[in-house]
Amino acid sequence: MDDDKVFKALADPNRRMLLDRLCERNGQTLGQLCDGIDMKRQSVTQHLGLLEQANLISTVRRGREKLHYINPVPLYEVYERWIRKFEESRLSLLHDLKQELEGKER
Amino acid sequence: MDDDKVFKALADPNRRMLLDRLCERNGQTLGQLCDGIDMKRQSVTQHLGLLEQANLISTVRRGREKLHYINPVPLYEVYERWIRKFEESRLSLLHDLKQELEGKER
DNA sequence: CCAATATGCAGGTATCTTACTGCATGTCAA
DNA sequence: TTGACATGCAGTAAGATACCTGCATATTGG
Repeated sequence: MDDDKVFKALADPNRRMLLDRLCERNGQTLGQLCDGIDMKRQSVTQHLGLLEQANLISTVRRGREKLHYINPVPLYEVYERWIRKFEESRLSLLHDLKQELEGKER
Repeated sequence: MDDDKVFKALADPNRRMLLDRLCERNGQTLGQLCDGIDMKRQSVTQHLGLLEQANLISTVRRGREKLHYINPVPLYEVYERWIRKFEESRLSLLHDLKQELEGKER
């Protein structure tokens, strides 16, 4: 997995919105994803392209349509690599901070 | 929490590296964080500033030094809001995709 | 106090990002 | 086949980002 592409893909609110909409209803076409959005189709295409490069979505051609599906695997890997790591050390980190501050007072 | 700031802060590899180093040893000064990095101190300051705005780190002044501590809370909120959501629907998403493809064949 | 150290702030520039317009290609249905 | 529809691709301008240099400020130890 390319960490960087995943994080960069998630860094844009429009792209997160697209993921949200796909989570509501999976397998939407480009046209459907453009509905009710204040953005040109071509821009949406660009965003979807970045999401696909980050492997956050997969696409399937069906005739002249292109269906978009979420792929949650990279998100899980981000969780494993980043979130869980810091989560586990939460208590000890706060403990460090407390010690440091107390050390200063003495 | 400001979703956007957190994601944007995590979108840069240098900032993720800084978080990593703080995870190794919490409470480092700016100078320590600059050690062994091919980047000017002022650039590191900028990155740390973004991380602090995203509430991913907290700082404490101690005399002329500034100590940096990780704050894992926003990461956990990102997990709650983003990762878990997609993780839960993983199986059903693949199921949708399968059905869609089968539907096409008929 | 003074020199060394640690950090802050201003600004400049090259690059990346985002959204756009315009046109091209491919597919369906009558 | 042809017109309508769905998407692809190229080029561009405005804005954001990342890194730098140069100088200013604040703290410590002797």
